[in-house]
Amino acid sequence: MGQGEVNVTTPVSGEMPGHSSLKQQPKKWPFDPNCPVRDVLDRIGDKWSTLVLVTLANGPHRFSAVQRAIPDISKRMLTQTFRDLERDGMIARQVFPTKPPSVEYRLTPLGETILKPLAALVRWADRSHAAINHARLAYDETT
Amino acid sequence: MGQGEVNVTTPVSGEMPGHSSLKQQPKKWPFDPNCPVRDVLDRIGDKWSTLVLVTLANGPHRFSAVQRAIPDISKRMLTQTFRDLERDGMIARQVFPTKPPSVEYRLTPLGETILKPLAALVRWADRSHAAINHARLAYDETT
DNA sequence: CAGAATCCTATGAGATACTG
DNA sequence: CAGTATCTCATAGGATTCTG
Repeated sequence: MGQGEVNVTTPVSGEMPGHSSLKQQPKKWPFDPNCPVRDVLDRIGDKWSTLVLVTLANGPHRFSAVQRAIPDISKRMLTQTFRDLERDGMIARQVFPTKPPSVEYRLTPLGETILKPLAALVRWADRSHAAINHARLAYDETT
Repeated sequence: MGQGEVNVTTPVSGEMPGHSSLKQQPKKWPFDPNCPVRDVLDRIGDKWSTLVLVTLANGPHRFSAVQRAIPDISKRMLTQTFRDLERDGMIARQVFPTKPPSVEYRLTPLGETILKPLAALVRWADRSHAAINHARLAYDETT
């Protein structure tokens, strides 16, 4: 998830524009590698974005405040996560030109819209982690 | 996300068991690195798990069927994703001892429970990808 | 067909030091 | 304080080959 650029794993090999596929996908959706949903999902899937988003759900935070809230993130990763989220329009950055500079990050309206689906997933994780741990133990025993 | 083992980034440095913290978290939850929710979220965050889960939501699939549904996954990664999901109790594996062996994967009851929160997120991604792309273009221009 | 075994590279991400 | 710049290492993950 570097600086940007595309993400195409498969160069969309075949599919000349000419025989525009009369019966291409009979049933559901075999996932297109450059499907926009996958593109977006990959982002929430990274190690830190969701943590940052949930932190900012409690209101604007300064750089160091977020770092305190997520103790094991490095400055390097926090900076990059902020940039990626800002690029995606999920958070906004505001600089206060004080003596030691101070920067505040806050959710944008778009960013706020992800909180509900995200919270649903967090609740699921919270309800399920016991069952998952149990399954893991059982699995590891039989192996 | 190798074979297992722990994932502790920070060794939970301080916090001797003795002064059991009278005022430890004044407000919300500064994220504990080995919080179970994070552990679970990290898994759904990997590149392939969610795709596999959503594929199996349409019913049991064989190995090669899933591979056709997700064209750009390698056998290596598909095998590993299957194993991780099985270990977590999200999917079940059933072997049919036919001449060329055939293996079917299906969601467990636990695995089914993640579909709703997951679908909510997919719907969010679907509704938002246009706004996100727009934000990215705007961002890249001013940079 | 459904994997297991190897090999190899791209990159995610920590640690550290420097700067306006 | 809020970053940027390097260096470095671990590992996610692709390509290829082999097997029951």
